[in-house]
Order: sequence, then structure tokens, then C-alpha cells
Amino acid sequence: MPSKKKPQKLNRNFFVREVLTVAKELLGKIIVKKNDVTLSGKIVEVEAYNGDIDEAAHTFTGKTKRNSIMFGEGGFFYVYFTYGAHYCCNVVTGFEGQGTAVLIRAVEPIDGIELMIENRFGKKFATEKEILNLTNGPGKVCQAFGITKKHYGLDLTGDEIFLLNQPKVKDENIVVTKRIGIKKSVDLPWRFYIKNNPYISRR
DNA sequence: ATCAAGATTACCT
DNA sequence: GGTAATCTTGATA
Repeated sequence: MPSKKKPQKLNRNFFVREVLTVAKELLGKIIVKKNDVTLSGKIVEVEAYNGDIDEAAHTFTGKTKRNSIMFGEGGFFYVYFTYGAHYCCNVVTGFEGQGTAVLIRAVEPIDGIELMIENRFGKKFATEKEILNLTNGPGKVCQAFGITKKHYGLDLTGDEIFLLNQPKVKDENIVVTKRIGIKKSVDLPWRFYIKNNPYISRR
């Protein structure tokens, strides 16, 4: 009997490519975080940042202590804290020295939904509406998954947090728009999300 | 040592 | 739709 093929972890080569390519291909992939409970979700919305030409990127003004991981090789986790309340998580892309990354803006919950509800709302149960609000924004994704600065610089080809390969989302099912919540380089069409997915952050 | 800004969210009218 | 909350980082002195 032909057994169903298990999805494989994305390896270093996937991440060490041009940031816009990686951003688009990250759609539909599954992010997994292993603890006592395994949490996972399908990536449905991302934004690309490129310090070479993009004034909104944290790496635009050069290397600092905070953004140094973004200048490393692709496949590492860049987590930062903002607005005094929220963590946002990024997947570093490209070669050593490039300063590019993809912000994970929204995921569709798959495994460990009970724990995500607890992390986000501090209770065990949630209404359908609340479940749609679990992970539909970058700060919410980090809160639901319990991602903090402890995970800064983590190797995404390791065993704690990693990504599982999935079939590519077809171009006709990808919506391309301008990015959200930034004040510089606002016209770059570097936000990508899966068409008609209920878990994207609207706004 | 001090200060301003920020890749957001939740709650208000 | 508008805005307060909240604190880390990086820049300036």
C-alpha cells in the first residue's frame, strides 16, 4: 500500500533566496512550535522587508544589535517588540549580509487551538468569532504561539520551531497589496495573502 | 541619562 | 473611524 507522504521540514535552501520569492512561497506552509503541546498553523498572510531599497525595513539604516539577525543567513527567526505590548515574528531570508526578512502577519490555527485560546484570552473556550480572531495579526500570532524575545535568533531548521512544506499556492489565489501599519515606502506592493481566507488581518 | 518613535491591538463613540 | 496603552531600542548628550 502506498503510504501518504509526510510533509517535510523546509531546509536552509528554501530561505536563502530572494525575499519576495520566499514571501510568496511561505503562503500555505505550516509553522510548527513544539513544547509540551504542539502548536501549528497555516501561514495565510505575510509581508516582505528588504533593507537595501525599503525605508520601512528595520535594516534600512544599517546593522544594530536589534536587527543583526536579519543580516545573517536565511532560515532564522527575527522577533521584535513594539508599541510597548506586542511581539512580531519574522523569517530571515537571503544570503549572509542581506538584511531581508518576511513578517508573518496571520496564520490559520491547526493544532493546539485550546492552548492558543488560553494564551490569547486566558480562558479555555472561545466563541467562533473569537477563534477567527486568534491569529489574524502579527502580534496575535506571537501571543497565541507564545513567541517572545526568547526565540530571537532561533534556527528554523531546528526542532523547536520549524516550517513544513506544502504545495505552492497558485498565483491566482494570491492577493498582492501594499503593506500595513508603516509610514515609509508605503507604496511597495509587498504584502501577500491567500484569497478568501477568513484568517487574514483585514483593516 | 534622557527622549522619541514604532512592521499593533483593543476599546471608545 | 479614531486613539490610548505601553516599553524596547537606538540616537543624542
